[in-house]
Amino acid sequence: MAKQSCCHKKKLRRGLWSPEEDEKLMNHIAKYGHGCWSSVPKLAGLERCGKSCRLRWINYLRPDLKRGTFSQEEEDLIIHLHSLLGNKWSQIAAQLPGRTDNEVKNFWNSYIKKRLRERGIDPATHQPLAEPAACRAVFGDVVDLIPATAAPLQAPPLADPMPLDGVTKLPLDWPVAGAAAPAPSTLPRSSSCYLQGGCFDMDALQQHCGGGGAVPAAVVPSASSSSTLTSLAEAEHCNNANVAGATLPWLELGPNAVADAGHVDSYAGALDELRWSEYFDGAFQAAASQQGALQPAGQCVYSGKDDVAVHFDVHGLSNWC
DNA sequence: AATCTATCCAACCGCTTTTAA
DNA sequence: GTTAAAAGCGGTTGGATAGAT
Repeated sequence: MAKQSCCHKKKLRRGLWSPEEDEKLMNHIAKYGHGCWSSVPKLAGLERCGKSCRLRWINYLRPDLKRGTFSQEEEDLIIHLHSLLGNKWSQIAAQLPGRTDNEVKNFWNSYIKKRLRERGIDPATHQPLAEPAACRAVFGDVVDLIPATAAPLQAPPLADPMPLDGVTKLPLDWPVAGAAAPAPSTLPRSSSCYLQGGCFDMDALQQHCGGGGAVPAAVVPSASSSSTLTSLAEAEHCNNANVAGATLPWLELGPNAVADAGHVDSYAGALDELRWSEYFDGAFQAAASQQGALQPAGQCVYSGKDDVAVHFDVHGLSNWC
């Protein structure tokens, strides 16, 4: 017999929230904050489980929620972040002030996925789809060589959300030089980490850099000015540096355009010129340009050749910050 | 007008991670 | 160090609605 939820066990109310319930929850949190969620329903006079209250607050009642349709900039950003992070909805949503992970996830599943497929991009991998035939004529060989066990795209840690006040912070768990750095002999070329094609594939990266799960001393961002978005921009910058035809215009504004902007609205503004056509043009151009150099699995279509390792180093980064 | 189908999105479920005792 | 509770997360479901037939 299936395990029942906490709401079932306690015979609590489930389903849609009534305006009265919303008001009770809002009033309670406005007065006392949520504190321990499990105690919220009791204190607020609700016959709900704490989990349900938390979800309702986070996804619907929070005053800082934006709601409404996603802007083009938000859409572009979601696609881009998804290409780096995969289905890490909470991390993606953290870069979109006023948006929830649930909202982003729903938007992705109901809208973006469809549009990507219509344009011959696999939403899961951001690679060109094997079909239809028109695509296959160009990408067939590449697709055939991608093993089923291809590692999914992974991304560098994005620990801290974009604060709503627009001040970005350094991801706290960013790999730091000297912390569990693998022996030099286990590293490719140097103790700094090389990212294949500039696309973060942490599974491959970990294997590549020693296999013990320790991410090597790759990047030491400035604690004062680096940000999650800047980090992403850096990753893209590296992509850009090595990819002909796979341009992301907002990055060409340089890191300061992102770092100085300070919040996603400005960041999104830098995305103004990035549109679907460019995204796909870039994707296809990149893939097409690699007909001579087979694209390894798990790599972004707009990432670089696999023989071009992208070298992150402290000095390079310091220029960014 | 009635019915069917597709889409959207709020909410639930179950799992993992974190925290506190 | 162990355990239980709480929090967080991603996948999935189901109801409401819009559009098509």
